[in-house]
Amino acid sequence: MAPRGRKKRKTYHHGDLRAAILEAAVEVIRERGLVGLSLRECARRVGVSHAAPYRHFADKDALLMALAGEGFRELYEAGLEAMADLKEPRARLDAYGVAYVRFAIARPEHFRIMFASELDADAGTDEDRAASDAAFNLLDACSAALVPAEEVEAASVSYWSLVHGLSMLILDGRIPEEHLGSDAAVEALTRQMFARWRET
Amino acid sequence: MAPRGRKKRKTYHHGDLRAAILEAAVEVIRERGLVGLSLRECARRVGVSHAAPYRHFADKDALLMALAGEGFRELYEAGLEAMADLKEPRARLDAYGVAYVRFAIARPEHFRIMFASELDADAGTDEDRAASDAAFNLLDACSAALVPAEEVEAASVSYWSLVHGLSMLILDGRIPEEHLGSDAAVEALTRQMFARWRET
DNA sequence: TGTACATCAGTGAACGCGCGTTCACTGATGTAC
DNA sequence: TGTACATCAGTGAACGCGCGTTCACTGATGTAC
Repeated sequence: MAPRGRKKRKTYHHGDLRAAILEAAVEVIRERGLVGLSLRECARRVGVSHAAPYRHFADKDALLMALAGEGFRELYEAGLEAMADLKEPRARLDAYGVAYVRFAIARPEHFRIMFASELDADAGTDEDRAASDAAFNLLDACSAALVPAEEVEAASVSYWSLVHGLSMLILDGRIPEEHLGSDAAVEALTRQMFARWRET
Repeated sequence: MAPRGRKKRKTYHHGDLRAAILEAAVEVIRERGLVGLSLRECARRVGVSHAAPYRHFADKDALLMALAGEGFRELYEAGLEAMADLKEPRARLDAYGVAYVRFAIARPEHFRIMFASELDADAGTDEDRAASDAAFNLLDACSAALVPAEEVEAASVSYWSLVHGLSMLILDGRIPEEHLGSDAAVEALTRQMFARWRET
């Protein structure tokens, strides 16, 4: 509705400042890290006064929580979509795993914030909390279809560790480049890992 | 040699300011997170002027790199010690894995810094870089004793992901408390995870 | 269709703060003779 | 053992900066009549 341009607006109102600030925040984190993130810098990039973000976020933490929520929603959607056409439980689980790693690579800034313990778990809206629950429940559901009830938790924790660990190591630059060149390469690496994991 | 006391020194010289600052930094990170860390706050806690740390660290990044180096050295030592009496390759690998998770729990601040991509890989002394190489080579050595040469990398990545993921999830408070009550509980959880991992 | 008014989004000045880093200094320490 | 001196560790004032947050404001928008 209104221009999204980085620096100049013609209208007084922005149109979708909230979304623009979120976008800018991701950019800032990418360039300067979480430590370098500031509301003022986000405002600057969007071309808006430094107080404007306060119309949309109560404070800096609220911005971070919003990003985390966005991330969990996206992760959940991606997982759901990846499993959509699959019936076999193990295939569904592995599809979710691949989607998880893919998500981490596609949205590293979100991913890191989602799992940054720096944030008060108390903060964040109910909606955000629900989004994160949904993503985790999806994993448990996959496990439940695969192993006996009394082993679901253990299987979930184990599988999640595998997938989460790979994601983190990739984001931290600990995995040799040659495995990360393309989506297909990443999927191959991931599935090769899954091959070493047995459900029981 | 000199008092380590938090607030008051009798002597003009501190005695081991470098170590004291490192300790204080860990404390600050524990309380306020990486974002809340400042050299000035460390100096304050040690009871020293805010410029004093600059006698021991070129800048803030140097402090972080020193912590990371300390962490890698400790992780390496812990791994070595855990495997010391074991002969069987898989037992050695699992011992290293348990030590890894234990280390993450014992030194969460170090662990997070060691894997925080925020730092320039360029920074840090040669000694620090050697320490991190040593820790990783230990893992590769375990793999090499366990699987054929052409699978060593894949096995290492996979096992490392498992162990690293569990560590991260624990630090981020994503693992139910009942598994973390004691060293024994953590070891049980970890070994249960390893039981689902096959080397080939 | 036109007007009055309430509501909302963005402004810009101002606040107080803690930070990283530099610098000329001073007090303590240790070593050569 | 005693003294002179170089070296080193810690001091405290000062710099400039960007930040989070508040506030009274103004421009734009939409709605009721």
